[in-house]
Amino acid sequence: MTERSSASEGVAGFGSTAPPPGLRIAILDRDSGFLAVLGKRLERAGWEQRILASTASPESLAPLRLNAVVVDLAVLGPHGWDWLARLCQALPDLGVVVCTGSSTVAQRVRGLRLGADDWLAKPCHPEELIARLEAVVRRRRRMEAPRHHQPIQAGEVEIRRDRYQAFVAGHGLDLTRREFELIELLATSDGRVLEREFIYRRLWGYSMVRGDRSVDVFVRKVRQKLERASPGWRYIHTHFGIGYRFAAEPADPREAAGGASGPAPAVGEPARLADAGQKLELARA
Amino acid sequence: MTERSSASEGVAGFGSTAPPPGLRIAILDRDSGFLAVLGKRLERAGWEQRILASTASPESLAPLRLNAVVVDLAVLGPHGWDWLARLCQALPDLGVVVCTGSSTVAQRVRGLRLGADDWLAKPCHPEELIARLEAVVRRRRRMEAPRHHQPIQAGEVEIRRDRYQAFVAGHGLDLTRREFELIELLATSDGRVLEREFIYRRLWGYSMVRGDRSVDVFVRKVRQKLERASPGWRYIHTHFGIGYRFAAEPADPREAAGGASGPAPAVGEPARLADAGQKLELARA
DNA sequence: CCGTCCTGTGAAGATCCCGTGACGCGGGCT
DNA sequence: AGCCCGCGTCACGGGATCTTCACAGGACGG
Repeated sequence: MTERSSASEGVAGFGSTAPPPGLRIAILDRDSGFLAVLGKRLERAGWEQRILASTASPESLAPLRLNAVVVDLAVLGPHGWDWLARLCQALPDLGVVVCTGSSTVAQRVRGLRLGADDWLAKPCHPEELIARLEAVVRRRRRMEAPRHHQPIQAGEVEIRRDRYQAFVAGHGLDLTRREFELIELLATSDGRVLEREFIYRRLWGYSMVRGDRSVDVFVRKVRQKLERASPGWRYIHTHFGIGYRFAAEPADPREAAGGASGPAPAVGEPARLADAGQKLELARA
Repeated sequence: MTERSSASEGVAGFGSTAPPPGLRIAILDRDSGFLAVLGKRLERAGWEQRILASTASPESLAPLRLNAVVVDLAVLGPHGWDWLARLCQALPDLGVVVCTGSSTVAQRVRGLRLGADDWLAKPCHPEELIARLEAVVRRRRRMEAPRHHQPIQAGEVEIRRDRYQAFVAGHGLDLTRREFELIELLATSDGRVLEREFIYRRLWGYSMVRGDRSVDVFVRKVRQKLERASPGWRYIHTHFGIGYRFAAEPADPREAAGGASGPAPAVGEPARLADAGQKLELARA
């Protein structure tokens, strides 16, 4: 009942096979032969690909949630440098490989300094381009590798990736796509404090502008739904001036009275994740 | 003797505030001319460099705490591939750039697949190698951010960067952001005396105006919280007219000496602190 | 021993940050 | 086309945090 068919649509066929988490690549080029060969090879590797129009703005790539981009600067003409700079600034986590015709050292250095991760001269062998793309996104994959697709249990809540939904006692929380992505990101971070900027980059895909409160708003929405479904537990903790941390902790109002040196409600299982919120103990004198 | 880093990294718009300190690079090559030119250029950029013998084993690089390595596979002869594979496996966080003579596509692909981050053909322009090194390190840094920085242990206190918090016996100290930044800076400086001006610049990002007592106030706050959570230890020591120094020391030496079985300050010693990665130089105005 | 400078301390005011409710926009579905 | 829903923005208010100030105790130099 709480399932949203529309929400899961965009990510449906993504994690079908466990070992290789398919990567998303976009290519901005004009050479149809190159595109054909590369496309076939990418498909064989199980990567999702997308051909970009030469008019695509760097900012428009954000919603595509790409892992890497291959771009021929020549296609962009004189605006290429500006395009590249804007791309690397707006999407700092994106892998950028420039694959273009002849170039000077100065040009290559300029491109790399602007934020490109690699620069390959055309004509190039598709296999080498693939290998360089892999090298560019390698670290990211390694970091995301430990993400098992198994459900996450914390306190009373169960987060199931396969359903794109969180449950409490079998009852769905009715989380929207972004809300789920947020709670999933927080929950898989194993109790670490995530900075707003980091959260924003992961969920929105591009740099956060100062004053943007989107993360806060979604944290509130998730908190509301968690509170409604699982009162008596606190899950998302605010770290003032930094960001948020996920840890299932029983809400124990008695703590507020203070005095006791050893609070430690110790509710069993959450003890691992929860390190007893620093907010509760240590009342000020 | 001023702060290194200078303006070497033009990587603006980078979320993190702290400018990257000097990088550590090692080079495994035999071409003396190449080494000389590259060395001069690296020095100008403020990077620490080190020439490796061709007999250096991949594992022996670990204690050097390098950011990246430049290697000419030709120097290693037939063992080059194995060497590269072992290096990339042993130090997955190390940036590896192969810079070698003519090569085939298959060789380049093989090298990249083994874990190399980039492959550059010799002869190459030093500037391009530098730019590619920067790109590799930049990419590595990006992914490093959310990593588990290993915690710092000193006396009874444990400083966890992933939580922006310090703990004593599992209990958080409830440090605010600035307080944490201060204790972290002091603790990672491992026993060195840090001038107020230096501390201020690192935490506030700009020069301190004369008469500003902010550093003192925050030192007091951190001391209070440390004292409350870990009485019996002194952590932050004042150096009159200079600044502060962090070192975990038992509060009362006589107590420690008298009670054989008592507190048993079998301290892990601040020795463990030494691994605190980047060196923080003592800078003066 | 004394004057001067430096640091420790407490508190008050200023500042910044976060939680919250409401609103408008745009896309998908009926 | 009209409606519903998810999403991003805005303004407001309450707190948490930071900065500043004044005073007191201690250190240093002569």
